[in-house]
Amino acid sequence: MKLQQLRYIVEVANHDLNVSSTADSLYTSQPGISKQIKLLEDELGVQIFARTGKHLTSITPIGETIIALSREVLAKTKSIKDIASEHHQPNTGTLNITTTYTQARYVLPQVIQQFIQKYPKILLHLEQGMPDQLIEDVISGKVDFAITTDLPVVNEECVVLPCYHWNYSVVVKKDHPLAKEPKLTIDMLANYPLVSYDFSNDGSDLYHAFAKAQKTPNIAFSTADADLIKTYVKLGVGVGIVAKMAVNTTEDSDLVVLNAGHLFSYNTTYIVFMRNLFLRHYMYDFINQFSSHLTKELVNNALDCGSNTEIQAMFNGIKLPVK
Amino acid sequence: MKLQQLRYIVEVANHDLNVSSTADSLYTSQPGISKQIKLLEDELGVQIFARTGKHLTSITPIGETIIALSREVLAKTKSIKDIASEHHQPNTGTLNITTTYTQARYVLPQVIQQFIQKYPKILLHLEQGMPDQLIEDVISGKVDFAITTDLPVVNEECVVLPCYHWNYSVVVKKDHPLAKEPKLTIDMLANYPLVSYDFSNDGSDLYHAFAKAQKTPNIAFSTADADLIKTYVKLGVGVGIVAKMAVNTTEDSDLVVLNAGHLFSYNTTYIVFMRNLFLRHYMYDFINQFSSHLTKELVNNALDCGSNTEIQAMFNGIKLPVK
DNA sequence: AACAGTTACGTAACCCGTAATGATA
DNA sequence: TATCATTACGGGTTACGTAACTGTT
Repeated sequence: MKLQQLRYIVEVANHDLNVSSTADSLYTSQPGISKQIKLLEDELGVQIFARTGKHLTSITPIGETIIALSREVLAKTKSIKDIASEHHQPNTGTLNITTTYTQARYVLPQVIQQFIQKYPKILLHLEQGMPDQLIEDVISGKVDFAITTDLPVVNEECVVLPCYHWNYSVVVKKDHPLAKEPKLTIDMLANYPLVSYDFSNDGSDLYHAFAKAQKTPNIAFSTADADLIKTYVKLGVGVGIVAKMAVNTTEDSDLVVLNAGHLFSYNTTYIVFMRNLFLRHYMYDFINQFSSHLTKELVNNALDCGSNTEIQAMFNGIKLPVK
Repeated sequence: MKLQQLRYIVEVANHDLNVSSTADSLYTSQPGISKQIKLLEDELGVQIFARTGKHLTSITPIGETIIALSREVLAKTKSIKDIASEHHQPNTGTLNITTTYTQARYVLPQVIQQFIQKYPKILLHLEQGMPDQLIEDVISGKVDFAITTDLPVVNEECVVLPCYHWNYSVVVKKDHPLAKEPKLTIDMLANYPLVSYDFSNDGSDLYHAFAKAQKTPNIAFSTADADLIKTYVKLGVGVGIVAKMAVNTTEDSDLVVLNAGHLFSYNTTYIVFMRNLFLRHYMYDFINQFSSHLTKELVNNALDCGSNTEIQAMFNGIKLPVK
C-alpha cells in the first residue's frame, strides 16, 4: 500500500470516477492511475470500484469505507507536512478559501488586504462557488476554509463556526417615496415592486417576513448578485432588499439606504473547515481577522467540542458581531 | 513522504532510538533506515531526532508530534487492510494479546481453546509481560489487546473495558488449623506466616485489609507466580492468599480452599486496546468469549464514549461477572 | 576495541509515460 | 466514432543490501 495509491482512489472518487480527468488534474497519466488502483485492489483483495467492462461505474460499499479512511490518512500526512512547515517556515504556506459571491465581493476584500500585507509569502487562493459546492470542496480537501451564509447541513467531520450576524437593508433611489420614511414596515414594501435575492432559494427569511404580515411580495427582479440588485434599483425598477454589507455609502451615494433590521430575522455567516485540518498560525490569524471574536483560544475550544451542536451551544453564550 | 518512512521513525522511537535493532526487527538494513529517515527529515525540513555526532540521542519536540501523527497514519492504513481482509477473508487474520501471568495461566487457556477451535485459521499470538509493559505494547501497536488486572493509567488513545471482578482465596494444607475454619478473619490470617503476591506492588488491597484491621501481616514468601504460592503452601511454609481462579479443586486436591471474598476488596480485570484499532469480528468474538457480558453492541457503545471515565460510568450500571 | 550510524556503490524492483489494444456509449 | 480504461513495453528513478568508513562509548 502506498500513499499515492490512496491519493489516486480518493481523487478518482472526487472526479466522479473519471480516471482520465483525474489524471489531468494530477498531472500524470491515465494508465498509471489505473494500474496503481488495480495493484491496490489486488493487494487488499477487494474491489474498490465497480466496473461494467472497462468503465468505472460506482464505488463499492467497502470502497466507500476505504476511501473515507484514505481521506483521513491523507489529511494526517498533510498535517505532518504542515506542522513541519509551521516549524521551519512559519510565514510560508498556502491558504485556499471558497466562498459565496457576496462575501467575496463585499466582506473579504478588506480582510484579504490586511492578510496579504501581514503574510506576503502565503499563497492565497480565493474561489467563488455555489453554496452547495462550498462544503464539498472542504470535504474533498480542495480548500481549507469555506465561508458561507447558508447554515450548511454538514457531517461531523466539518467544524462550523459562526462568524457574525447580518441584516438586510432596503435601498431606494433618492426621489423614491420611501426615501424619507423614518421606519419601514413590510406593508410599505409590499406596495412596490421589489428587487432582491431569490426568495425561494436563500431568501426564505425574506419570504417568511412577508408571509407573516400576510402580504405577497411583488418581485420585479431577483438575482444572487448584489451589484445587479443595486443597478436595477438605480434604474428605477423597484425597491431593493440587499445584504447590508453590500451597500457602501460612498459608492452608492445616489441611493438611500434604509435600515431593515427590524423587518427580517438576521442571518449568520459561518466559516467551515475539516475537523482534522491542522490549523497553521496564519489560519488562526485569518479567522481572527475575519471575525474578531474568534480568537485562537475560542477556535480551539470549539475544536474540543465533540459535535457541531455542542459548538453552536457554546456560541449561544457569546455575542457575535453584527454587520 | 512514504509510508515506510513513517514506519521507520515510529519503530526507531519504539526501539529506544536504536537504529540497528530496529533494522533487525523489521528485517532490513541499518543504512536503509538511516537514509530514509534523513530523506524524510530533508523533505519536511525539520529534525525528528536529535543527534550527538552520529548517535540518535533523543526525539525533538516536533519529532514527538510527527511520530504521534505517524502512528495514527499507520493505524489507519492497518485499518484499511483489516477492513479489506474482513471482507474477503473473514476468518483469517491475526490476534496478538499480551497479558499477565495469572491470566495466561488460569483464565485464558479455556478461552483460547474455544477460540482456536472456532477460528482455526487465525494466527493467535499470546505474550506474557510485566504489567507496565502491557500498555506500552498496545500503544506501540505490537499487540492488539492487553488483558490486565492493574487498573492502568492509560492515555485516552486506549479504550479500557472492565471484564470481570475477582476475589482472593485462602489456601492451606488439609492438616492446617485454619482448614476447618468456617469463616476467616484478618486476625486469624495475621497469626500465620503468609505466602502471597507482593504486598507492596499489585497487592495494595491485601495490604489495606490488614492495615484496616490494625494488623501487620507476616509475609513468609511473595511472588507473582500463583503456582509458586501453592507449592510453598503445600510445603507448609504458610497460609496462601491467591487469586481465586488460580486454584482448581481437582489439581489442588491436597489443599483446602477457603473463601476470602469478604476479607479483601475485589479486583477487576480489564481488556485494553487502541481506540483507533479496527475490531474484526473475531476480535469482538474473543472479547465476548473472554467476558460474556461484553457483547459487540456493548463494546461499540463503549467506543462511542468520548473518554474512559465515561466508559467506566457506563459500566457502573452493568453487573460484571465475578470469578 | 567494540559498537553504532553514515557514506558509497551496485543491483533489482518499481513507478511512470508513451503507444497500442479493447471496450463502451 | 469518439471517449475511456486496460495492457504492453521501455526508460529513469529509487529503494535496498553489501561493504567500507567514521565517529562514539
